[in-house]
Amino acid sequence: MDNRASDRVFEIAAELFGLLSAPTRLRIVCKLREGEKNVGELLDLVGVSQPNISQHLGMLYRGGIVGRRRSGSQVYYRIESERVLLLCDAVCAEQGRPVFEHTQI
Amino acid sequence: MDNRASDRVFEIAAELFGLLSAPTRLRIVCKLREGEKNVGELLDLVGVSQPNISQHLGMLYRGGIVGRRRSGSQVYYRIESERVLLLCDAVCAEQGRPVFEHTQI
DNA sequence: AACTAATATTCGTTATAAATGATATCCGGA
DNA sequence: TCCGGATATCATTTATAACGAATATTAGTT
Repeated sequence: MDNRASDRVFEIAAELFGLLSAPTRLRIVCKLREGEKNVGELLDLVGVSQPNISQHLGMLYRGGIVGRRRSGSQVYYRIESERVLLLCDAVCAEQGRPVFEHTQI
Repeated sequence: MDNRASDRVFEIAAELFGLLSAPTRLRIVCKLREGEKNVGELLDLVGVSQPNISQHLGMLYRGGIVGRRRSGSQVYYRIESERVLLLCDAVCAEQGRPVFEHTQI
Protein backbone atom coordinates (compact mmCIF):
# COMPACT_ATOMS: atom_id res chain seq x y z
CA MET A 1 0.00 0.00 0.00
CA ASP A 2 1.10 3.53 -0.60
CA ASN A 3 2.54 5.78 2.01
CA ARG A 4 2.01 9.51 2.29
CA ALA A 5 5.31 10.31 0.60
CA SER A 6 4.30 8.66 -2.63
CA ASP A 7 0.89 10.30 -2.32
CA ARG A 8 2.64 13.61 -2.56
CA VAL A 9 4.45 12.56 -5.69
CA PHE A 10 1.21 11.63 -7.40
CA GLU A 11 -0.18 15.00 -6.52
CA ILE A 12 2.84 16.76 -7.94
CA ALA A 13 2.67 14.79 -11.16
CA ALA A 14 -1.06 15.40 -11.45
CA GLU A 15 -0.48 19.11 -11.02
CA LEU A 16 2.02 19.12 -13.83
CA PHE A 17 -0.35 17.29 -16.13
CA GLY A 18 -3.07 19.68 -15.08
CA LEU A 19 -0.98 22.60 -16.26
CA LEU A 20 -0.91 21.03 -19.70
CA SER A 21 -4.60 20.21 -19.76
CA ALA A 22 -5.75 23.55 -21.21
CA PRO A 23 -5.57 24.17 -24.97
CA THR A 24 -4.51 27.77 -24.44
CA ARG A 25 -1.54 26.78 -22.31
CA LEU A 26 -0.51 24.12 -24.81
CA ARG A 27 -0.69 26.74 -27.51
CA ILE A 28 1.59 28.99 -25.49
CA VAL A 29 4.09 26.20 -24.92
CA CYS A 30 3.99 25.35 -28.61
CA LYS A 31 4.71 28.93 -29.60
CA LEU A 32 7.53 29.22 -27.10
CA ARG A 33 9.30 26.31 -28.75
CA GLU A 34 10.22 28.72 -31.52
CA GLY A 35 12.03 30.77 -28.94
CA GLU A 36 11.53 33.37 -26.28
CA LYS A 37 8.54 35.66 -26.79
CA ASN A 38 7.05 38.56 -24.90
CA VAL A 39 3.46 38.78 -23.77
CA GLY A 40 2.33 40.99 -26.61
CA GLU A 41 3.73 38.64 -29.20
CA LEU A 42 2.10 35.66 -27.56
CA LEU A 43 -1.13 37.60 -27.38
CA ASP A 44 -1.24 37.89 -31.16
CA LEU A 45 -0.25 34.29 -31.71
CA VAL A 46 -2.57 32.70 -29.23
CA GLY A 47 -5.57 34.93 -29.63
CA VAL A 48 -7.05 35.32 -26.17
CA SER A 49 -7.50 38.38 -23.96
CA GLN A 50 -4.53 39.98 -22.26
CA PRO A 51 -5.64 39.24 -18.70
CA ASN A 52 -6.35 35.69 -19.74
CA ILE A 53 -2.96 35.01 -21.27
CA SER A 54 -1.32 36.64 -18.32
CA GLN A 55 -3.12 34.27 -16.01
CA HIS A 56 -2.08 31.27 -18.02
CA LEU A 57 1.51 32.49 -18.17
CA GLY A 58 1.46 32.96 -14.43
CA MET A 59 0.34 29.40 -13.92
CA LEU A 60 3.02 28.04 -16.24
CA TYR A 61 5.60 30.17 -14.47
CA ARG A 62 4.63 29.13 -10.98
CA GLY A 63 4.62 25.53 -12.18
CA GLY A 64 8.20 25.86 -13.38
CA ILE A 65 7.30 25.16 -16.99
CA VAL A 66 8.33 28.56 -18.28
CA GLY A 67 10.87 31.10 -17.14
CA ARG A 68 10.67 34.85 -17.66
CA ARG A 69 12.84 37.93 -17.77
CA ARG A 70 11.91 41.54 -17.85
CA SER A 71 13.31 43.77 -20.56
CA GLY A 72 12.13 47.30 -20.13
CA SER A 73 8.41 47.26 -19.89
CA GLN A 74 8.12 43.94 -21.61
CA VAL A 75 8.35 40.48 -20.12
CA TYR A 76 9.85 37.68 -22.16
CA TYR A 77 8.84 34.10 -21.53
CA ARG A 78 10.74 30.99 -22.46
CA ILE A 79 10.47 27.25 -21.95
CA GLU A 80 12.21 26.42 -18.72
CA SER A 81 11.79 22.69 -18.46
CA GLU A 82 12.84 20.26 -21.14
CA ARG A 83 10.57 17.80 -19.45
CA VAL A 84 7.49 19.53 -20.75
CA LEU A 85 8.76 19.21 -24.29
CA LEU A 86 9.15 15.50 -23.80
CA LEU A 87 5.56 15.40 -22.64
CA CYS A 88 4.31 17.31 -25.63
CA ASP A 89 6.24 15.07 -27.97
CA ALA A 90 5.02 11.94 -26.29
CA VAL A 91 1.42 13.00 -26.32
CA CYS A 92 1.52 13.40 -30.06
CA ALA A 93 3.57 10.37 -30.94
CA GLU A 94 1.55 7.42 -32.20
CA GLN A 95 -2.10 7.74 -33.10
CA GLY A 96 -1.18 8.99 -36.57
CA ARG A 97 -1.22 12.54 -35.33
CA PRO A 98 1.18 15.22 -36.49
CA VAL A 99 4.03 15.67 -34.11
CA PHE A 100 4.18 18.62 -31.78
CA GLU A 101 6.89 20.66 -33.44
CA HIS A 102 7.59 24.27 -34.01
CA THR A 103 4.37 25.70 -35.29
CA GLN A 104 2.06 22.78 -35.11
CA ILE A 105 1.35 20.53 -32.22
CA MET B 1 -2.04 32.14 -37.17
CA ASP B 2 -3.74 28.89 -36.26
CA ASN B 3 -6.50 27.30 -38.24
CA ARG B 4 -9.36 25.29 -36.84
CA ALA B 5 -7.69 21.98 -37.59
CA SER B 6 -4.77 22.69 -35.29
CA ASP B 7 -7.21 24.02 -32.72
CA ARG B 8 -8.73 20.59 -32.61
CA VAL B 9 -5.36 18.98 -32.05
CA PHE B 10 -4.67 21.19 -29.07
CA GLU B 11 -8.00 20.22 -27.61
CA ILE B 12 -7.29 16.55 -28.09
CA ALA B 13 -3.88 16.84 -26.45
CA ALA B 14 -5.32 18.87 -23.60
CA GLU B 15 -7.93 16.21 -23.00
CA LEU B 16 -5.29 13.54 -22.77
CA PHE B 17 -3.29 15.56 -20.26
CA GLY B 18 -6.50 16.21 -18.38
CA LEU B 19 -7.02 12.49 -17.97
CA LEU B 20 -3.66 12.31 -16.24
CA SER B 21 -4.26 15.33 -14.04
CA ALA B 22 -5.92 13.47 -11.18
CA PRO B 23 -3.81 11.70 -8.56
CA THR B 24 -6.25 8.80 -8.37
CA ARG B 25 -6.03 8.12 -12.10
CA LEU B 26 -2.26 8.32 -12.01
CA ARG B 27 -2.29 5.86 -9.17
CA ILE B 28 -4.41 3.50 -11.25
CA VAL B 29 -2.10 3.79 -14.24
CA CYS B 30 0.88 3.20 -11.98
CA LYS B 31 -0.63 0.02 -10.57
CA LEU B 32 -1.58 -1.25 -13.99
CA ARG B 33 2.05 -1.13 -15.05
CA GLU B 34 2.55 -4.23 -12.95
CA GLY B 35 0.04 -5.96 -15.18
CA GLU B 36 -3.64 -6.44 -15.72
CA LYS B 37 -5.82 -6.05 -12.62
CA ASN B 38 -9.50 -6.29 -11.92
CA VAL B 39 -11.55 -3.59 -10.26
CA GLY B 40 -11.53 -5.21 -6.84
CA GLU B 41 -7.76 -5.49 -6.83
CA LEU B 42 -7.36 -1.89 -7.90
CA LEU B 43 -9.81 -0.90 -5.24
CA ASP B 44 -7.55 -2.28 -2.53
CA LEU B 45 -4.42 -0.80 -4.06
CA VAL B 46 -5.75 2.65 -4.74
CA GLY B 47 -7.95 3.10 -1.73
CA VAL B 48 -10.98 5.02 -2.94
CA SER B 49 -14.65 4.06 -3.05
CA GLN B 50 -15.92 1.57 -5.61
CA PRO B 51 -18.12 4.01 -7.52
CA ASN B 52 -15.28 6.46 -7.61
CA ILE B 53 -12.71 4.08 -9.04
CA SER B 54 -15.26 2.87 -11.53
CA GLN B 55 -15.79 6.38 -12.78
CA HIS B 56 -12.07 6.99 -13.08
CA LEU B 57 -11.63 3.70 -14.92
CA GLY B 58 -14.43 4.66 -17.24
CA MET B 59 -12.72 7.93 -18.07
CA LEU B 60 -9.41 6.20 -18.73
CA TYR B 61 -11.19 3.64 -20.87
CA ARG B 62 -13.10 6.15 -22.94
CA GLY B 63 -9.89 8.11 -23.37
CA GLY B 64 -8.17 5.05 -24.80
CA ILE B 65 -5.60 4.89 -22.03
CA VAL B 66 -6.72 1.55 -20.65
CA GLY B 67 -8.40 -1.46 -22.19
CA ARG B 68 -10.65 -3.94 -20.42
CA ARG B 69 -11.96 -7.45 -20.70
CA ARG B 70 -14.64 -9.21 -18.77
CA SER B 71 -13.89 -12.50 -17.08
CA GLY B 72 -16.95 -13.88 -15.35
CA SER B 73 -18.29 -11.21 -13.10
CA GLN B 74 -14.98 -9.41 -12.94
CA VAL B 75 -13.57 -6.83 -15.28
CA TYR B 76 -9.84 -6.71 -15.88
CA TYR B 77 -8.16 -3.48 -16.89
CA ARG B 78 -4.82 -3.06 -18.60
CA ILE B 79 -2.73 -0.28 -20.04
CA GLU B 80 -3.73 0.13 -23.66
CA SER B 81 -1.53 2.97 -24.82
CA GLU B 82 2.24 2.96 -24.56
CA ARG B 83 2.07 6.67 -25.04
CA VAL B 84 0.76 7.20 -21.54
CA LEU B 85 3.74 5.35 -20.11
CA LEU B 86 6.06 7.67 -21.98
CA LEU B 87 4.20 10.56 -20.43
CA CYS B 88 4.47 9.17 -16.95
CA ASP B 89 8.16 8.53 -17.40
CA ALA B 90 8.77 11.97 -18.79
CA VAL B 91 6.92 13.72 -16.02
CA CYS B 92 9.15 12.16 -13.45
CA ALA B 93 12.46 12.43 -15.25
CA GLU B 94 14.64 15.31 -14.03
CA GLN B 95 13.79 17.28 -10.91
CA GLY B 96 15.53 14.69 -8.77
CA ARG B 97 12.30 12.85 -8.35
CA PRO B 98 12.01 9.10 -8.19
CA VAL B 99 11.07 7.63 -11.54
CA PHE B 100 7.60 6.38 -12.20
CA GLU B 101 8.19 2.65 -12.14
CA HIS B 102 6.34 -0.37 -10.99
CA THR B 103 5.16 0.45 -7.53
CA GLN B 104 6.24 4.00 -7.12
CA ILE B 105 5.64 6.93 -9.39
C1' DA C 1 5.62 64.30 -11.52
C1' DA C 2 2.22 63.16 -15.28
C1' DC C 3 1.13 60.24 -19.21
C1' DT C 4 1.14 56.02 -21.71
C1' DA C 5 2.14 51.29 -23.04
C1' DA C 6 2.91 46.68 -21.24
C1' DT C 7 1.83 43.36 -17.98
C1' DA C 8 -0.24 41.51 -13.69
C1' DT C 9 -3.84 40.92 -10.22
C1' DT C 10 -8.39 40.82 -8.21
C1' DC C 11 -13.11 39.75 -8.30
C1' DG C 12 -17.43 37.94 -9.71
C1' DT C 13 -19.72 34.69 -12.66
C1' DT C 14 -20.14 30.56 -14.90
C1' DA C 15 -18.64 26.06 -16.21
C1' DT C 16 -16.38 21.77 -15.18
C1' DA C 17 -14.59 18.10 -12.21
C1' DA C 18 -14.45 15.12 -7.92
C1' DA C 19 -16.47 12.56 -4.39
C1' DT C 20 -20.44 10.45 -2.25
C1' DG C 21 -24.70 7.78 -1.62
C1' DA C 22 -28.17 5.30 -3.70
C1' DT C 23 -29.38 2.37 -7.22
C1' DA C 24 -28.99 -0.39 -11.33
C1' DT C 25 -26.83 -4.06 -14.13
C1' DC C 26 -24.34 -8.17 -15.05
C1' DC C 27 -22.87 -12.76 -13.93
C1' DG C 28 -22.36 -17.26 -11.70
C1' DG C 29 -24.21 -20.54 -8.53
C1' DA C 30 -27.91 -22.74 -5.75
C1' DT D 1 -35.43 -18.18 -11.36
C1' DC D 2 -33.71 -16.11 -7.23
C1' DC D 3 -29.65 -14.56 -4.65
C1' DG D 4 -25.12 -12.50 -3.80
C1' DG D 5 -20.89 -10.55 -5.38
C1' DA D 6 -18.74 -7.52 -8.80
C1' DT D 7 -19.05 -3.54 -11.42
C1' DA D 8 -21.35 0.48 -13.52
C1' DT D 9 -24.41 4.46 -13.63
C1' DC D 10 -27.02 8.30 -11.79
C1' DA D 11 -27.98 12.35 -9.00
C1' DT D 12 -26.44 15.51 -5.74
C1' DT D 13 -23.30 18.23 -3.41
C1' DT D 14 -18.95 20.40 -3.15
C1' DA D 15 -14.69 22.01 -4.93
C1' DT D 16 -11.97 23.82 -8.57
C1' DA D 17 -11.00 26.07 -12.99
C1' DA D 18 -11.90 29.35 -16.88
C1' DC D 19 -13.16 33.62 -18.60
C1' DG D 20 -14.25 38.67 -18.67
C1' DA D 21 -14.32 43.26 -16.70
C1' DA D 22 -12.21 46.39 -13.96
C1' DT D 23 -8.21 47.85 -11.73
C1' DA D 24 -3.40 47.88 -10.21
C1' DT D 25 1.53 47.86 -11.10
C1' DT D 26 5.73 48.65 -13.58
C1' DA D 27 8.70 51.03 -16.83
C1' DG D 28 9.80 54.36 -20.28
C1' DT D 29 8.98 59.15 -21.96
C1' DT D 30 8.20 63.94 -21.66
